[in-house]
Amino acid sequence: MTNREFKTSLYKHLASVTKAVSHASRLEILDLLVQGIFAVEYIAKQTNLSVASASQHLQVLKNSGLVECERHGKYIYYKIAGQEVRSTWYALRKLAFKHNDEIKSLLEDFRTKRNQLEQISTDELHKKLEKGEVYLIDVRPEEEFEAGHIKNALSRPKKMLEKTLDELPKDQEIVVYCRGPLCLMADEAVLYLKYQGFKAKRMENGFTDWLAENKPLAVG
Amino acid sequence: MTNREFKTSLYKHLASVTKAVSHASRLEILDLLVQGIFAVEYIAKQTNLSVASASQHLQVLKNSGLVECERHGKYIYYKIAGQEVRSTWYALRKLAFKHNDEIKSLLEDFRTKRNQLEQISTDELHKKLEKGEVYLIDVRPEEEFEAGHIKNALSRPKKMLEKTLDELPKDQEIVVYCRGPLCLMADEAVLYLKYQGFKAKRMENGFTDWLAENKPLAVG
DNA sequence: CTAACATTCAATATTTTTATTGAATGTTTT
DNA sequence: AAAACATTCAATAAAAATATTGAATGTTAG
Repeated sequence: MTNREFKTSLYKHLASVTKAVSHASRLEILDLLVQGIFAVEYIAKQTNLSVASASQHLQVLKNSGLVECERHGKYIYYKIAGQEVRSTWYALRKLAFKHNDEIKSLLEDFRTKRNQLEQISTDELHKKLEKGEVYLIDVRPEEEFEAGHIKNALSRPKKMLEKTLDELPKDQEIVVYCRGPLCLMADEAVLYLKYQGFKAKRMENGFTDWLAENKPLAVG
Repeated sequence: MTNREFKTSLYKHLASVTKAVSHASRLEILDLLVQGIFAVEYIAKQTNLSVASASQHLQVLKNSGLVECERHGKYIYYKIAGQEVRSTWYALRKLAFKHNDEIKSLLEDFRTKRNQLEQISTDELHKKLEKGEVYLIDVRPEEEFEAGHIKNALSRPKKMLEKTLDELPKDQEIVVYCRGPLCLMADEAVLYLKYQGFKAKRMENGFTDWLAENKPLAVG
């Protein structure tokens, strides 16, 4: 094998990995799988895809080595192949947010809206949680809460939150979190809670960052 | 704009960034640009592409925000848009090396060959260089040496090295380096030098890592 | 000003990817 | 064993990306 052949072959295989993440739907799937381990049907629903279509995209991700799957009963659960997938996805996202003009302008009014909401950093939240000073709400879908959540958080997906409003403390500080920087669920919940007269903030970065920082978790 | 529209639009733009690196030739270009700033013709030559083809690929990279260009006289020089591009490329490479089976097996016999060559770490080399104990050779093409090289290195591209063999010290330790983990130039040079009776080693990782570690450089 | 040169643009045939549909596979439940 | 269900497979039409060619643009040198 000549040097040129070696190179061509190597870059071709590398491209099979990058090709796997070169489609909007597959990026969205990956951004979900960074949150936990999920079955095909759930992934399809969350990403607005047909099951067949989600399955095909998942095959592509699997063949490139980015995700793995395991069967439990009739369900097949997919997950990222390792921490490197998460860190690469973060690096990529950071890069795109910084250097791609369309993304920058798309995020702009999204950010200005969000900046009007009070935020609390993961570190500060961590301290307050240890002192029991905070009422912490996870607004992600129940399945994602079950796959893993911040220790001491309460699961209150949108609809459930609205139904159980009277259980919330009127005078204590309420902190809400969702998936991460691309997720809008916490913003909506905070706006809603403030409108209803609660003292609500959002956690600065979502669950993804809590995961990345190895802070205390709970499952199930 | 609904949440779904926002998401769809965002992931689509993110995919335009990942699409940009989803082609073998563009990855090879990027791997080169991580080394320095080069004109189109040079990039085309190094990557075995026609100038028109290289130019088109460069446009794709530019439009996604990954690279930038500037004109100097009749030449147009391309470079990566920022450090994030380098770190993302490293993360991606590391990921692929770890999780993609085809790449792993492709690298295997490449590695066993390389492992038979003595190596010196960047840190150790750095120390020895400060004490002047080492004769350091850069085997990359002259253009790349000029765009930036390790301080105190001598430029000896393959052909030049062969012509100036008698200038090399027979008893001093010679260290050779090239671009990085995907580059074969240093391996070849070390094999050649050892065959000619010199005490030669290769630097463990190439120039890319030296760059990433912010060790002493020189230009021109 | 003209010739030479580096790069990009434009057009298009070819190749690759994608979406969609319904059938096939494998598992659990009854 | 049959029904119900989750997922994958297979086929193919539609859409997107790519390679190739030669012309166009912009710059320098004579």
